[in-house]
Amino acid sequence: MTLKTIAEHVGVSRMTVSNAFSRPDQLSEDLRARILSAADDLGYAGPDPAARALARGRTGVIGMVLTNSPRDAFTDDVAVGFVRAVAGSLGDAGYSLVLLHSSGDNGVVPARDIAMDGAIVYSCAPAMSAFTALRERRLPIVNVESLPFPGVPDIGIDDAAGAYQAAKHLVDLGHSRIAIVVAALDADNLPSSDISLNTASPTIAGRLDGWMRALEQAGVVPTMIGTPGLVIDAVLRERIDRMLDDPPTAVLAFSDLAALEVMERARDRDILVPEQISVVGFDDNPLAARVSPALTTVRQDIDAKGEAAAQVLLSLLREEPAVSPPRLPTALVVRASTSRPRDRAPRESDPRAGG
Amino acid sequence: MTLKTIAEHVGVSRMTVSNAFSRPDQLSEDLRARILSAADDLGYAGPDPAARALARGRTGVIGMVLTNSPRDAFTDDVAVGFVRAVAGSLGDAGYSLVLLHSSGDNGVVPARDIAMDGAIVYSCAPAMSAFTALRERRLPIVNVESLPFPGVPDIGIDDAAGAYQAAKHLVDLGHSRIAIVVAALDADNLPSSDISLNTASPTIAGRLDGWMRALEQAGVVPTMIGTPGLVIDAVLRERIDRMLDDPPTAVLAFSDLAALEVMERARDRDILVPEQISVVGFDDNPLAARVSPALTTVRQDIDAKGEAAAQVLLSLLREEPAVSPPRLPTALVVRASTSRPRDRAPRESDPRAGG
DNA sequence: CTGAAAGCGCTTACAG
DNA sequence: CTGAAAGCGCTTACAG
Repeated sequence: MTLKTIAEHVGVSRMTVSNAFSRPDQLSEDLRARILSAADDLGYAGPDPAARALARGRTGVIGMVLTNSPRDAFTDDVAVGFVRAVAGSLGDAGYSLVLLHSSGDNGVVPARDIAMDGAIVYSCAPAMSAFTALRERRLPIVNVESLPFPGVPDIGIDDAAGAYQAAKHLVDLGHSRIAIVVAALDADNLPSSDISLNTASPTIAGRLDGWMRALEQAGVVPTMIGTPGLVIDAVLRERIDRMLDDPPTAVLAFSDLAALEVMERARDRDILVPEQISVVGFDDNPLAARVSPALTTVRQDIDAKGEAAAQVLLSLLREEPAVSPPRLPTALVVRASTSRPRDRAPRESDPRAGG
Repeated sequence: MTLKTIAEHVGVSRMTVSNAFSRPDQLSEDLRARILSAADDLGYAGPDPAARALARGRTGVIGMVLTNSPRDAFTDDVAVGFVRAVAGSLGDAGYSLVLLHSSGDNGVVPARDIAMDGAIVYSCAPAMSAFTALRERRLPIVNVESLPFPGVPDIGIDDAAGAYQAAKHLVDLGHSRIAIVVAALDADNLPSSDISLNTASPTIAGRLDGWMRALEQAGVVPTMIGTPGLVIDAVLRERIDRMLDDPPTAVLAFSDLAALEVMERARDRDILVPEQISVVGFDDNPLAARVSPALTTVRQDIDAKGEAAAQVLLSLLREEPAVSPPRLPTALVVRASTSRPRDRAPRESDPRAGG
């Protein structure tokens, strides 16, 4: 059942049938109606999309490469919100979004093997096989929260500015014993001065940058707690636990999810937030406002980020020059998880305590 | 830059190059290495996926049709969890998931126009254009939480059993003034006996079924609050507000999100949960355990649902017969948002009060 | 192990 | 307004 089947039934040529479906202005209303109704009768669903894609050189599909697998990425509300916004904007423009896992196990590398017109790469390193494959195919690409790559437009938020505000907020409240909880950095409760702050994640790098700048200005050397992994994992949880053995008065976390992790673990040990430990997150995850105490965090506009990524890619598809828009703004949102440090209670092992 | 370019450079035929990429066992190690390295030198990324899809009759892409647009669907953690599980399972099998919006605005109907090997239809009515297009294309389809359709395997949870347990829980606690909050049903604070409980949503239908059965057994006639829309909208919010003018002692909500809506509105009016009003949700959304008071709800296993949908589709793609697995189990999770009704305080307008 | 032939199902200029 | 020709870039049996 192809164009030809219909053509023979109606008694016209194949391309007249093709025109009936794809270029209505190329034939009479009447003939078109006859063709379409014949197609309907025969149960022909329309031109085969794969054949059409080959002939037109256009698929209507845009790829989305996520940090790890979609399975991992979709545990993060921020990533989900981004995908949602991109899918929405692209859908309005007539494109559909295909989710590509970046790590090609089982020999399948979707970024190389799936037919598409362009791709959005979210939070990925340039060395990833998915990114390489996309570049080799010379597909229009937009990078989002990724390491900059020459010629590839980049969308991102102003992580450093947001982080600076977050750290300054703690300093202004009077905190000086501060811990930083991150991923993509191997650090087990060590002073920042003792370790290298190099990380493969541009997002973390930006945030570290902002935090450290504000803390250095205040003469504060934070304790670093981090995992080599990209997400919250057992290693990080264990190190957070160790941190709480002798807790700082405040914590800067690389995400709201990490901040909630700290809050939950603190609660398990009856350490009060914010009375004994202030916690600041990042992202303004929908959860942040709903937990108790509500989380102080740095807000970013996920919808705007998704919309921006979609629009830049769309302009690339129109063969317009690639431009990276300015970094999207971030803003501190002060809620209930931060307060002034209370005077340090004497600890049991403190020589000044007891008799 | 095609297979031919490489073939000419190496001095072999096109299909030897094709074999080098697609059927390594068809040529010598040595020749293959030469071809691959020539391709690499020339910057050839591999066989064009669109051409390959046409020739092979296989794209490696599976479509996912969501109730409304991906934009709407992705506001719901339950739908997101489902997409996540499906994308994960399908990814393991070498397939990528393309998000299809069901309502073809702007003339684009992705379900008709996108090349794919099969599709999963989530929470859709059979009349939807996306579903029709998929059927006309004779693509393998799996329905999830959708109205049954002959020949199409169906995956779903046991909504009725879960709802029954939820309603029974309230009845057992001693409640008799109970309201039911739903979508996909137009009801403005009316007794269930006064209206038709017909709904286009199979999910809601199943839940209504379970709730009503338990309530009827207890001789309770619930008040119905619903919106014709498919999601929580302004209409539903207004009707919930009206319900709270003279609140029931307990509410059964069609989702955790709807339950949270009730709880938030109750809080705004200083109506205590659960002391003055018990609330039961549905789904066991990740939020349910985190809000305060923690929400009593009916748990469903989203991961299992996604995995089941993927496996059934995969078996269809292997041309195995279509079988609908049994409905997935649900279970009541009792948390802090439900309690015995306290004795009704005399209301101001109550003749027994004051005087 | 290698290649010539046929085919996958459409669309794009272009001529009439 | 309609159609004959060329082409999109690959793969699948199959013969040698």
